[in-house]
Amino acid sequence: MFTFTKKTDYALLALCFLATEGTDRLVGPREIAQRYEIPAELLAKVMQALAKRKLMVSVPGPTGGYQLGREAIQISIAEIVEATDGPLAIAQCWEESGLDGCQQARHCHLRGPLARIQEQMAGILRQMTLADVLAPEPLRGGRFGNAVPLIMAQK
Amino acid sequence: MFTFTKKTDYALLALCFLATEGTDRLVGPREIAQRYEIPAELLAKVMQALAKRKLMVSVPGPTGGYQLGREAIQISIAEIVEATDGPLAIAQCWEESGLDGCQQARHCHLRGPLARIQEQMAGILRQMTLADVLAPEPLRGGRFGNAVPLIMAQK
DNA sequence: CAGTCGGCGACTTAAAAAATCGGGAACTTC
DNA sequence: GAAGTTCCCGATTTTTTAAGTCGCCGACTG
Repeated sequence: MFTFTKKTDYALLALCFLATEGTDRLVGPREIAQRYEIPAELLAKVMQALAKRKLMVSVPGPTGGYQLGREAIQISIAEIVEATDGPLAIAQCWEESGLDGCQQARHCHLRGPLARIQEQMAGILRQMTLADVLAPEPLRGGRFGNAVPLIMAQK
Repeated sequence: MFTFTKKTDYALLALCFLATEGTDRLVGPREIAQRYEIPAELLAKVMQALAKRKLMVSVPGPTGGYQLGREAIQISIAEIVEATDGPLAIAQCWEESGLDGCQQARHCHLRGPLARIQEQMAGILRQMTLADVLAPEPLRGGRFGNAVPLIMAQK
């Protein structure tokens, strides 16, 4: 529940790789894939999607590869998620199909509050950047900090 | 991406129903199910799970039914999610299997930052309660408020 | 004591994610 | 300028997970 998809994981992995080892050279998907033991074809597609959104820049040809598109601090996690998994949307109600998703029934008192929750979550992803992921330490530990323990319910 | 499961939707629906119409009587799953046109058996299971966590109390027998277990303001969304979908855990890395989830590789610079993100999300769910869902208005609109528009990327 | 409903587990079905495959275009090097 | 490597993109298959169903047991009511 509420975990990232593997595509997003791969994207974060690749972006971090470029940020640390790809500052002065071009890096291809193949290299990253075998470093982390993940399927190369899938990673390639993910990186293409990231390039499309300008989070990376691609250089074709035999000596080609990828480079970071902007500075890490200007790449939000939300952008990464949207690049890999589409718009970070929200309760299945109002996605185009206004009819069959959430039929006539359910006089939704839920939609408003649910939207608020998801908007807050989106906000977190939007204000956290790749730079935060790269940093070993809190960096912007405010708000909830690290002090709040997880409610780890027994399985 | 980042939507609740239907089980959680059903749970919220049922809890709201109990909070509004079940204050002075017992309500069974059947009634709620046909009101919202959702599968009764599944809703029954969800409500059983909620009762197990004391979010509802159940009274068996022909005239039995359910009632809210506590006041709405003391039921956090996090509890509801955990009741229906298990612990709101976090990147698939460290769930018991320490080995095959995230093999030797991936010298995870990711784990820490990811945990921080998900901890913030869990925090939101933990501090938001059923009362907030019932309220028609913001009630605690701070932080991100309703003013921040969604980045609705084109499909 | 018979009927009804909550409680619980196992099973089946449906949807979504993950991974794979194959063809086409661009650039570099020989 | 031809060959080869790499990026690019669509469609397809496999796997995983959520969603929904079924059947039995036990408790309470009338």
